Amino acid sequence: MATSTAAERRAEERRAYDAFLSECASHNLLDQISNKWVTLVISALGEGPKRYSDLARAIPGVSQKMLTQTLRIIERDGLVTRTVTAAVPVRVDYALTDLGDSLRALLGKVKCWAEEHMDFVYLAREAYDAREEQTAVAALNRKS
Amino acid sequence: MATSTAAERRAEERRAYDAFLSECASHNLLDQISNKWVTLVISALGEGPKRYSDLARAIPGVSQKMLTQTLRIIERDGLVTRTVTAAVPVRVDYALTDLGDSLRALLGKVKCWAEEHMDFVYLAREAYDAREEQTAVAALNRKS
DNA sequence: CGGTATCCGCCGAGATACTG
DNA sequence: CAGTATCTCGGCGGATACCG
Repeated sequence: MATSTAAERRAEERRAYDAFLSECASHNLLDQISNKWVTLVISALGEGPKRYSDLARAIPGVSQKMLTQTLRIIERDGLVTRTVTAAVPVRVDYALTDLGDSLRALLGKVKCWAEEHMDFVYLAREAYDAREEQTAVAALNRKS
Repeated sequence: MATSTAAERRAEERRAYDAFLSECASHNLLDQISNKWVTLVISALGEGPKRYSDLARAIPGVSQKMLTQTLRIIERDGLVTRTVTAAVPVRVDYALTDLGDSLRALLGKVKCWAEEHMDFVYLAREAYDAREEQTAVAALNRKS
């Protein structure tokens, strides 16, 4: 019997894709660490250990939720350590592990690359947009 | 007159955030290049120029829409070139620019890092999950 | 072949309120 | 201070159909 409904086919493809993902686990990990917040948090932690609220201030635009979520993920992966100091008020420090620091070195280079070539990219975008506008105008002329 | 409604405050904050984003453009670019599909496309193009359909086959799990969208983005940023050969059927080749290739080198290192340390990360995850389960059990005991 | 256009489900992420 | 819990909503991305 053939799997005829769209739902069944979708489920099957989904399973195939999941199988691929768990098989090719490096893509999985790559996806995790090439996340925006992960990059920023690890970069911020490069200067040394920081408290939760320090991180929140050091990373503009991050919400409480995303900061906590990101920290949990990279803690689980063994990239940062979480140290709770029982006091009033409670104090929680985050620090890079050796593994986390080795990744920071790499991501730092990517960050530098982005900063170095930003000007070029922005010029490229302007040029591209200008060309786009021209072709749009040309298309309009052809219609009229 | 104070901006009293929640909608007004939200709009204002949104504008402030947008201003921050365009001001701190490096984060913007960082977000772009640390995208899953961007990473995979640039990596695939590292082996040399490829046709559209080659890319689709080389990157498992990518949809037509996302492939096209991703290619447009990195073409606009000047990371790849798009060459149309007028023939029947049409042939379109994509190739890395020098800028794109320099980024590929960096992302390649990150990819290598991921492959090298994957085992460690997976062990760390298991250890973390085991600890989590323990604390969950402890919490249950305290309740009963 | 190499796209564009359109609809839509789903979930990621922000806002808000509450806790130890 | 450092979270957790819950709701809501925009938009990412998949499916489908159609063009040059």
